Amino acid sequence: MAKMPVVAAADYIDPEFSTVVVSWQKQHGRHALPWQNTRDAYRIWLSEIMLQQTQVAAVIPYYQKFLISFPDVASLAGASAESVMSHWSGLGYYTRARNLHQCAKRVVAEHGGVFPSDPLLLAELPGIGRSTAAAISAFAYGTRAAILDGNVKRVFSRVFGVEGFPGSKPVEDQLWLRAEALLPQADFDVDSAIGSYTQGLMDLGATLCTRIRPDCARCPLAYRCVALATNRVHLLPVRKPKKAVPQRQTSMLVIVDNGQVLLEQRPDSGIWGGLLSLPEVELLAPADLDGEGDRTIFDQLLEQAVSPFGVTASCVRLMPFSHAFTHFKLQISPYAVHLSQRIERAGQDGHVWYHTDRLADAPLPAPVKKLLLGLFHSEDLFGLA
DNA sequence: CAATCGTGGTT
DNA sequence: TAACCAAGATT
Repeated sequence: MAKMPVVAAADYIDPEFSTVVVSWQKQHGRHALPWQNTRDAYRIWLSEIMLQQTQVAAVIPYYQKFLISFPDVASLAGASAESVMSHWSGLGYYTRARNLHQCAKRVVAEHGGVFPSDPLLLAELPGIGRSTAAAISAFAYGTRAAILDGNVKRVFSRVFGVEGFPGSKPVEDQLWLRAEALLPQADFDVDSAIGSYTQGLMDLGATLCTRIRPDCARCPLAYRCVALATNRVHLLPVRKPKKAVPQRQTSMLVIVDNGQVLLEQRPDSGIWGGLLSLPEVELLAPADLDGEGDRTIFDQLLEQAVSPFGVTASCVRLMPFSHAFTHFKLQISPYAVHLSQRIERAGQDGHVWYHTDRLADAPLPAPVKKLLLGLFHSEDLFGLA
């Protein structure tokens, strides 16, 4: 087994690298994204959180809506959790939304409403890791700090011919060393260079050094790209080792009564954490429902789920559909239940009757919102309205 | 530290 | 259709 070469950050110092990136960014990089051309740390922070594991095109409308409702950190800190979750509904990774809200509150309470400029302080706030802290600090305050996101990992892996999966601990450690060493030199005019450098790395990864079909002909680093020189651009970065995605199954109840639908608060941890969703029942596979003997079991489970909220008048099986997550696939079998009588509950144990004409603004998972809007806003296909 | 946590676009 | 994954953080 060959020993890992002992490498210090100093060994990676290479002033030409940042010079090339900065120059290219100023000429050919992106300059009109909604969160650019500002040094408002709040806006930069908001965009960086939204952009975690999420593509630019998906973020833009959410970013715009957020800014209208929450123009500054104080307004976000003062908002209700439900309002924040509603605004985030559909963007995914909902822990980000709850951390965002918590972070806003802490910036107001602990930092006088001003985001710290020190990346180490930023990284202590919820939802802000090492890379995001560096990005915020660089863009908002001109701090010399290194990012290491998916774009940078891809660019570095190719330019330097880095072998090994970039998500693994040893490879990522090595990439962090490079990221620190390749920053514009401290004696440079860092404040003016670090923003272009950081944005340049992101722009290279997003517009030229893409995962597939990279445009090496236009790349300013092509002259020194190890992957290109050795014809391994398509092989780097090394793919994540794949594994089979498990299949899960659930049934959702669309319990409707008097123009309202029953929704259930999900726990903060786990999938769709902190959102409202439909009550779920462990039911039989849809195919099983055609069997005679299963009818009783079905009715029992249905009654058990519905009875706390009312008396079932009818139950109709809706079209089952599938929803794919990153790490598993979920088969959803929805049922529409009408009540002949509703049982009002004072305690409200995490359940709420939601007006069907307000569902568009509800904090729901994307597939659930799609299902419900399809039911209640498309010519009343199921007689539910 | 490997697993967890969404969604929509692309191939 | 199924596979892949994008401006990562958290546990």
